Amino acid sequence: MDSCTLGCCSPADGEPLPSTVAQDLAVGFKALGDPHRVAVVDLLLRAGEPVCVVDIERHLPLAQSTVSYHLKFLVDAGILDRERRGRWMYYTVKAERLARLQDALRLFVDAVGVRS
Amino acid sequence: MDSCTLGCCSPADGEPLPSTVAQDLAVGFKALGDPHRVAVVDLLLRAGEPVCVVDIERHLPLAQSTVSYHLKFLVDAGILDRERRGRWMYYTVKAERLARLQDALRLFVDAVGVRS
DNA sequence: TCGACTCATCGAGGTTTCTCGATGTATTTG
DNA sequence: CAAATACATCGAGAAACCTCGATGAGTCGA
Repeated sequence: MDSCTLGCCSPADGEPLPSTVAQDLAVGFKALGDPHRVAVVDLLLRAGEPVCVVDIERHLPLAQSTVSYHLKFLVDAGILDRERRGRWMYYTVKAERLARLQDALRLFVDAVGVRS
Repeated sequence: MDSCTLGCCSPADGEPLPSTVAQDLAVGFKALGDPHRVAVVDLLLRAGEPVCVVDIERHLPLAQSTVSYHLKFLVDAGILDRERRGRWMYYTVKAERLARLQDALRLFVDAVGVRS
């Protein structure tokens, strides 16, 4: 019955990714898992400075409430920060969060490189 | 009425990310947007060689059909490859795909670094 | 060929996501 | 204070996601 030891398996040496880490990464990647939200992050980074919702809205084919929904999604995932300036709400990208996600992917990619 | 030119806006110079690119990135990130799928990718990379479904299943608290569902999700997103070897189906990570996703994040992170 | 094994797919459920219009909450301006 | 602007939140509908047990398709060993 133990067919794997007969032929199919590598025991996956090393310690598995802690589930809390997997959970955290998944939250971040899921937030980037929508084309409109990718566009928002791209827009904010190309702007190079905080951008208000009016301008974000201008670049997206979505209703205002939907844009607000996506912004909240990104904030909740730790990818964006928001800051009130008078009448406007300014959004910025949290570079550290993006960098941590990138680190995870780099570890993944490097892990392949080591063995191939 | 043009309140943004009065106070709030940066025009976001430069060309926006093409929507097809945003779509492609979103598909990839969404596939990584589930903790069980992150665990699968981690497992495959730590194994360093193709792994069959039985062994993947062994590391996840999910029914066999659910594991199969997640594997198909990852394959459809271009993150995993599958290969039949006799009775078993072996899965591997497509490093190039992961590297492309990492590149996108690096561009994002670098874009912040340039201006801050 | 027959039974055991590996894995995918189907059907169905509950949950989450995505979208919108409508409404509510601050803030500024007149 | 009143009106206007910027933005969030609510309620609801449609679609997608996640999960499971059951069933189907392919492969191997006896």
